[in-house]
Amino acid sequence: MNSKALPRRSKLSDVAKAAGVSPATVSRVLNHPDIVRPDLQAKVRRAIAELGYAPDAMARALSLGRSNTIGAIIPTLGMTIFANGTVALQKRLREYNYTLLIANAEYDPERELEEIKVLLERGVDGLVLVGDRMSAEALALARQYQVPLVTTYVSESQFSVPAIGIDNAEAMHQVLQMLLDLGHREFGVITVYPAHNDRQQARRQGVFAAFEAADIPLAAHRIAEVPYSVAHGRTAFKRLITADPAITAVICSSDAFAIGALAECKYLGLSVPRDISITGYDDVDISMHTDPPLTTVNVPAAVIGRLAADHLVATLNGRPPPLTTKLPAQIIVRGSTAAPRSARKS
Amino acid sequence: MNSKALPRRSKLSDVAKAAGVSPATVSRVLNHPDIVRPDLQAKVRRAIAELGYAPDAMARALSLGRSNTIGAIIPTLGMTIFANGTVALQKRLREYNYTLLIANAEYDPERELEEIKVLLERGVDGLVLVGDRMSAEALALARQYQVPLVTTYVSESQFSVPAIGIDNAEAMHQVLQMLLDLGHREFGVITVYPAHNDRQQARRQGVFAAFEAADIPLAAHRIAEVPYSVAHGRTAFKRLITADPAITAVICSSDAFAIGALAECKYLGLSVPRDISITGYDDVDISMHTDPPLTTVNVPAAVIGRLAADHLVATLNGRPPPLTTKLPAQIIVRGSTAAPRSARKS
DNA sequence: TTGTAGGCGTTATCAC
DNA sequence: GTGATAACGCCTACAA
Repeated sequence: MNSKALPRRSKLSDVAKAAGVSPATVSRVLNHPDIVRPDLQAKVRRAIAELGYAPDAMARALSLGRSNTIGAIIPTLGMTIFANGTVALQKRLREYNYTLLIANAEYDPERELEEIKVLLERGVDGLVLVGDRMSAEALALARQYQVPLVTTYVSESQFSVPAIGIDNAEAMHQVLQMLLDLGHREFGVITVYPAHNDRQQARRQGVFAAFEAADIPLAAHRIAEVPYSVAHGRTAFKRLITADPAITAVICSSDAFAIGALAECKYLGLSVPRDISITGYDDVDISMHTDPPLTTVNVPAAVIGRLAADHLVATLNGRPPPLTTKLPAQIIVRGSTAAPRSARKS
Repeated sequence: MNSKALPRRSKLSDVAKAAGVSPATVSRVLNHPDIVRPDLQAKVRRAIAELGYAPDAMARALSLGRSNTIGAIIPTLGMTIFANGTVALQKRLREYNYTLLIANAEYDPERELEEIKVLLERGVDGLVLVGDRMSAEALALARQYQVPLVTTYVSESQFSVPAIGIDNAEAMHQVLQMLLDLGHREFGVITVYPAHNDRQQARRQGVFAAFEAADIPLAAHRIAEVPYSVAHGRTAFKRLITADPAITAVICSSDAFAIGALAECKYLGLSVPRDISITGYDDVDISMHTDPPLTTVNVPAAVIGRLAADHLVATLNGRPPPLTTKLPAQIIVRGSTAAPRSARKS
């Protein structure tokens, strides 16, 4: 196949020839330097440098049966939280000498399965998923390939897949409790349209569970479920507040919604937090610079990413860590929440 | 628990055995279906389905000498503009039956080179870079591996690497011209601290060139160069406006800076655009929801991603496209710019 | 300690 | 049209 005589990429045997040793020795210099004589080693390394040799990772993987590669399927790259988590994941994997392959599913389960398939065929040694809604088919595939899995950003998964994440429900409970403590009783909720998004789903269920526990009724018209975007958050807020002006606090399942709500408040002439309190979820970097700064929930994405790397590598080394790791979520109280007017008046 | 031994991942020869044909035939069914008898084909496909066979991409790549894989090195995943471009790139590559491997360099040239190396060793068929500052070493590597390159988000590159992007300088020129037309004469500029970021560098040089062309002096104390972040934009703005209250318009080389500036305006009690005009660059999704909505420059990231895919695939098929593609940048005029007070008064 | 040889799973080049 | 066979580049028993 190599019909052309262009400066061919040099391979291990070329190095061997140049150094006057056997291919096996070169391989050993690369993989088990401790068992080869120093002088030979020097010769080999010189030859490697001169030829600019770099091993063919695919051939290596084929021979070894593993690729030192981990795949991650991210729902979207457009969210800083996933971006941060992915960065941390990659950084840590690099420390373990693993390479991260990132695939993007665009919140489409079909594409997610497709990406998993591709990653598996490409020989990843492990897979990082996001959320709880993995398809049975994906699990079957992973089992067939005997590839360890870990899912992130949720603290429990249906199919007993190891999970690393925060307890969304608990976080939502804290948010509600804080608002209750401030004196709020009339709430609105903006969550994402549930399709294919279980983290948001968990947050949503978390709010409802929290409301139930607190014995606060939550009428249907006080719930808005819309696609994820600032613009949708804005229109949802308008709908909510128009339908029921009695609402004094709006809980959003993401900062994007909250930022949209803030924008609409400004437009409607509502003062935050004087007329209404608003909470977000994610603590994206602009949230501290909104007007007013947003009260929100911080998700330790970097920690999650790092732990996911630790988990997978440990598993691959035969030291399986605990099945689930639940991280504490932290409420960041800023300027978008305060006691409701009624409470202040009385 | 493990009552049943895990079924070994079946390979091509297993399928062959099950179907009662030779491995070669199975391979042909997969790659050249048109030259194998229909009945045999049916038998083979059935066996494939029954065994749940999936080809080993690495073995395939080793044999073929190419992997149908493209690598992209992104400076950071935390910017929506790159996220969008990457998504578009991946989508288009998928149409061509290529897989995208994403690596993240965190704006660190050393890590960038490292990632390029890893990607190359893993056998990518092509590489997508971002910006103009590729290291000579990276280029040498790519040449050695004989892997085509394309760089994005800049419209020209120093080393005659094919480039697909917008003309940052021209865009900045347009921004300045628009402000001049509104009557502004006293400008401030916030750009990123130049290290390792040539796109911002191009924008920066673009402003200065534009100022020169317009014969407007720009004193040193009216220029702030800070690391990329909303917070730095905010402090930079404060420094600028404190040092020289005569400034009527501040040009920011990114929306992040502009959003920070907006926040500081609010804090200082400055009204935008009445007291001061502010422009951004990127048109991130929140920019239309700031108060006031931000006048900014839209970078067609999705188009860039798509074209990068087209370019690489065409090159790999022996049809090299034009060396550089220059896309028009579009100024999005929103509420953060208006005529300066002085102009209105007179 | 170093070299030889066989195999990892797939594809392409030959004969048949 | 189909089946053996030799690569592809590397690693690791095993032998020396």
